[in-house]
Amino acid sequence: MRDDGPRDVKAATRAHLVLDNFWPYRLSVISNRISDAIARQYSDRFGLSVPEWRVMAVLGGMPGLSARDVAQRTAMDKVRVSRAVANLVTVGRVSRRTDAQDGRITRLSLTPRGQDIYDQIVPMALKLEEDVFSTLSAEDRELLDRVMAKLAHQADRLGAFPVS
Amino acid sequence: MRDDGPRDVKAATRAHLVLDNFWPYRLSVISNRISDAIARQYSDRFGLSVPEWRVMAVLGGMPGLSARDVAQRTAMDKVRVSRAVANLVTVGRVSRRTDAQDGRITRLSLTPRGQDIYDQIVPMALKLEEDVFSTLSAEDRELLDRVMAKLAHQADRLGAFPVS
DNA sequence: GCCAGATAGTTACATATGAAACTATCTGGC
DNA sequence: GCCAGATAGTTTCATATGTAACTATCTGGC
Repeated sequence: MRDDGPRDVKAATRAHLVLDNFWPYRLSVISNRISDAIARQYSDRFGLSVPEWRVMAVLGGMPGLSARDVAQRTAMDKVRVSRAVANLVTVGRVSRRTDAQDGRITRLSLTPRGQDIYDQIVPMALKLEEDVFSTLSAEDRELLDRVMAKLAHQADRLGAFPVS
Repeated sequence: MRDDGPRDVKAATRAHLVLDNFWPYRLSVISNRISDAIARQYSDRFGLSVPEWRVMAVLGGMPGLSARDVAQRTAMDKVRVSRAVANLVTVGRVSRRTDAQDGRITRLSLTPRGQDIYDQIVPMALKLEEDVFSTLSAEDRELLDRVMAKLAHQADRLGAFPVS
């Protein structure tokens, strides 16, 4: 009996996927763990969501950005940015003023209170980054840098790019 | 005039964080891009959400797992698994039967239709993985493997571990 | 100048999510 | 045997999210 029927032929040639060996999955799990650990810190202490912190993070370094600029630099869509900014304005951590030249644009900045919080979170975040990545040798970091650049490039090529 | 006042002293010593240079952020953005590109494929063609595909992915390799097992192996919480399984059962892609020994446990498997879909998605996913990661040399992959193991370990140490 | 089409940002709606409460079942110590 | 506490899984509820529709403003061609 040489033919076991279609079902078993299929089974015999079946491709398998083991999540634990699947690069995209592993990358996702690790990345989320690290992000969550950092988010927990500023969320616990300052009641900030991830989108809110991202907005503050870019405004801390570049005051006066528009919401659209912030969206680009944080890889978030404009709705998320809009809502995060609305919350931050409500609690007095970000200020908003309409651009003098173009009435559609709002210029965003940290308020002094927002700046205070930024000044407290940045060292925490940098320390956590250091905690996680310091076990890597200089060589490892360099490799990771190259690898991530390559992966970013490949991901873009896939058209994985609806970052409005 | 040697003292510019507290505000400027602070400014002079201010730590800065540039998202584009911040490892956890870069990792997150790249990981999401890759995951989204893959998700788009099976979402478009088979109407599967990420949690649903993850459930099918582990059941394809290990039929008979409990929901709890699935949750562990997919790094999802039990609520997400419960809902994903409920949807998959509704559309006839997964079957559920109560364990003979322990009435609390349900044994999950792919139905023949579910298996068909699994058999179509796996090669697609593996090809996309290949597309993205094939630019890395064998050496790069090996190093990345070590680096990711280290990062996973460090992330765990941080207590980034509420994976119910 | 004026209007069609573009752009910045917000709102509405439908869906996805997680924490906590809940139900059903099991287990170990008595 | 029986019950207090543990475990598997579901449901509830409040919040977060993305798409699409909307408002307000601007711009280039006429």
